Amino acid sequence: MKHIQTLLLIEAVAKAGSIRKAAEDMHITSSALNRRIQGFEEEFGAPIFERLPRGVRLNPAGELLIQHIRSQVADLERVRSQVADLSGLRRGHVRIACSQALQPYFMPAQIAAYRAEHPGVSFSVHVRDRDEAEEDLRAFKSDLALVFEPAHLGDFDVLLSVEQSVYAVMARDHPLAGKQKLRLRDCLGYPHVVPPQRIGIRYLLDLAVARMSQKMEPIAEADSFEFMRHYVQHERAIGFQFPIGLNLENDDRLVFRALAKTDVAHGNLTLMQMKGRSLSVASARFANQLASTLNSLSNKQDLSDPQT
Amino acid sequence: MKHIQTLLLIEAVAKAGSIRKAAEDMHITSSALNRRIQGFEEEFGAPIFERLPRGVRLNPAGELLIQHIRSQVADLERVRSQVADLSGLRRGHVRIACSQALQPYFMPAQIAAYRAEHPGVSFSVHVRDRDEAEEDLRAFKSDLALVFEPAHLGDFDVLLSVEQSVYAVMARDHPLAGKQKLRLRDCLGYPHVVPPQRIGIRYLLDLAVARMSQKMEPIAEADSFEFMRHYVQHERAIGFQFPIGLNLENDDRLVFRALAKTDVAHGNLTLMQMKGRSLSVASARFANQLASTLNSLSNKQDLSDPQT
DNA sequence: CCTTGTGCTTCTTTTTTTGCATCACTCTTA
DNA sequence: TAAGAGTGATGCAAAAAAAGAAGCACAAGG
Repeated sequence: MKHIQTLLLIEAVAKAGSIRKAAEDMHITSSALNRRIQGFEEEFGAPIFERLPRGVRLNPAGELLIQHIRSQVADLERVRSQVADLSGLRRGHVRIACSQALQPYFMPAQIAAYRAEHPGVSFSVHVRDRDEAEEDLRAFKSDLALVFEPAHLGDFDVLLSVEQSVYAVMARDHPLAGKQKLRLRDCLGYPHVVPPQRIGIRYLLDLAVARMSQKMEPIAEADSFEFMRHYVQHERAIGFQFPIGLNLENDDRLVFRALAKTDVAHGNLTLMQMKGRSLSVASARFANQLASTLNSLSNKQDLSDPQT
Repeated sequence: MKHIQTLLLIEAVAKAGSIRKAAEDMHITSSALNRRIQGFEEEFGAPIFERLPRGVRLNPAGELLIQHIRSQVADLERVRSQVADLSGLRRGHVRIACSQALQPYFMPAQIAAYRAEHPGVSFSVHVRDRDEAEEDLRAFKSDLALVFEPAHLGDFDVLLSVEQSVYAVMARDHPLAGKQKLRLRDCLGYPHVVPPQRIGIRYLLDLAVARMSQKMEPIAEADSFEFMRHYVQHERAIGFQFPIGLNLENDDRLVFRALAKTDVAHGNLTLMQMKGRSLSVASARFANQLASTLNSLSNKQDLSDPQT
């Protein structure tokens, strides 16, 4: 798209922090790029970058403009997707930012199911904690975000939000594996592995522990659930995870026990998009599929989980 | 703005219905314009216009695209307004579509009040009935719309909605001028002047009459409230208007009487914008001013009008 | 005090766009 | 039925715009 080339160049400069670096990235000479930016600033009526001794940086006006640019590029992509859709071919690309917990089971299954019906649609999956996911939406780097306990809901449209209780994860031979009803204080009596603070489940655990006399004393803090899953098989430790990230029925090495809502608040798994933005056909349909899957998942849990 | 030149040309062609006519409007030759469009269609990946023997017309893909173009142009204008705003100068332009009833008193007073504080802001006021106003918003020809009884709220964001009762308008020497409490059936017993069906107040009257045994038999149907105001001074006829279009306290020739809500439903005066669109600084502030004025107006009425 | 990296400028070359004339076609009208 | 007036498309040469190459001035860091 030629008419948007200058805008993309501006974005590249903003990202590189230097005209010369951006020129190299975009495979043109710095003099050409420099002139385009000067030309744009002139017809725009205001400078976009502040010139520093070591390069350039967006000024406030530039920040406003870059937001416009990203939104326009994304919207043009939406139009092209809709056009492709009405001409018959179900093509498109979906970019989704989602929590780590969804990587092993949920997202692969969902994407496979969607692609079974629409083979022309491709996906980008970005593993992001809740803050990063929101940042991705704001910068139009993702179309959708599916994360636990999002922080700043104001800037986004919430397409769906379902509750997930926190589960304790342990080896089959763990002393607590026999107990059907598990309390958080029982878990904290054993060595435990928790994620860092930016992860949603840790946020819920911190809230819960703050009301208790016991303290959290993790033997390991890891931002990989994969690490946690494997670690609890070495030492008799306890980890924590949402059920959507677990193979609840068919795991032959681990045992999972839900913690009561009275002990640890449920997590809100939330599907969001940038406020007011129109999604491409593929993204909108995929969002619908996610929503209906999560809804029926949530209903099933309610039935089988009388604690809720 | 050079980078949207092609987009503006496309819009011009869509409007003119012919490449040659549009070329003349935009002061270029038809061959140049023709090739720009062909070039755009090629990189866009699909035709935008269908070629007819007498010219061109947007195809469905083109309709999608033109909507994107208009939104992009409007959004760029918003960015420039915000940039102008943060660089100190309070400049800008506000385009508002509004009902005829607001022309004599309300809008002039509001705009004057706003310009007293922000002299750099200019205005375009478009008199539109409710359907036309919505069309203006959709085509990004107006930033705001303030109309009675809008029809399709789905596509718009409602910033505010206040009720206005319907008033009967008559000369001071009209037989009904003495009655404090006026019923609709009394009015219909006298010659009456009503607006055509596309006007909100007529819609309310039609609804009311449909529940009655009496029928509406207007001696004149006029789309100008100005006509109505003057006509009722010639013959002893009755007109109808919302109070916001009347000089309730200081009119020495006419008498106004509110009709009870039980007779005629109140009209909803609604301030709207295009769904999800960000307004320019000037438009957003003016919308805020309108909202607060209308709110206090509505509260005042509630106090003085126990029928509500 | 030199080196390195920056944005910017000038001059020349290359690429893109435009204008003109013309073609092929359709519908209207005499 | 034939002429005329409208349409979009196209080939070619001229004009305009953009890009490339080289170098300048400036500031920071060793």
